[in-house]
Amino acid sequence: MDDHQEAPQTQPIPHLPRSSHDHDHDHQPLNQTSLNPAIAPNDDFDWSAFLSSPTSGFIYNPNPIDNHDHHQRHGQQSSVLDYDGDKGCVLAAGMINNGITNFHEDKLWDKRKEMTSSRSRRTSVPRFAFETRSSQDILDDGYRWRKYGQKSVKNSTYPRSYYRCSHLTCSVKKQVQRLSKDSSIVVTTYEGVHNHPCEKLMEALSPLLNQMKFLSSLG
DNA sequence: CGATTTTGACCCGCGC
DNA sequence: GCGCGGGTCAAAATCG
Repeated sequence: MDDHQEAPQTQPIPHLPRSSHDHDHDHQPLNQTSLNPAIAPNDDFDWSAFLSSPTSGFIYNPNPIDNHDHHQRHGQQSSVLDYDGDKGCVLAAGMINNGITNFHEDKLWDKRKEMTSSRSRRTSVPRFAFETRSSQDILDDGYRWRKYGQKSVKNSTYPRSYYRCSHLTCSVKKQVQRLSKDSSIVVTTYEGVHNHPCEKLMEALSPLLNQMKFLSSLG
């Protein structure tokens, strides 16, 4: 059973269940997982730039996957893209790893483009990918993810992992795959937009916000 | 002991 | 129609 084609346009039901308890399985409440200390924000991350400008340090997906040219244009210029507060889907690049991210473009994209457009064209889910040089497979982007599958990829020595956002009402998915050419590079593909705030980001920012609140109260 | 991962089965679209 | 490749399910295993 698949989720794509029978899924109703209205969220948050991500797919048609195979059985009655299937739906429950997908949305069961999940416990908080522990942080991976190795991929917490590190010294390389430019916090001052991050805080002074909302457009830096963030990656926001401006292009649905079925717009390949658009993607390419952005891909070759920079990893820093406009941050759209309305969409609310942001990723702190610096928090992911060392701030070095490159938009990924190879035939994987063409393949996905076809799949997305043909299978579920009525709901164009924003999807984007980027590369990160990291020894870690799991990159901490501030959200909690539940792994639901792993597949070996053709012409690749490394498998691809499938994750779903652990949040109850959120159906964002991501794929993680290590390049067979350069095993030090991890390709992460995000699909969808989070419909909830990033707890970890809020958590990290709250002391700072409190401090700012306090300072402004001094007049 | 509940949450998460693992892993083989299953589904589906596509090309031949 | 069939096989292949990619994506997902779900029971069992593992983890914390």
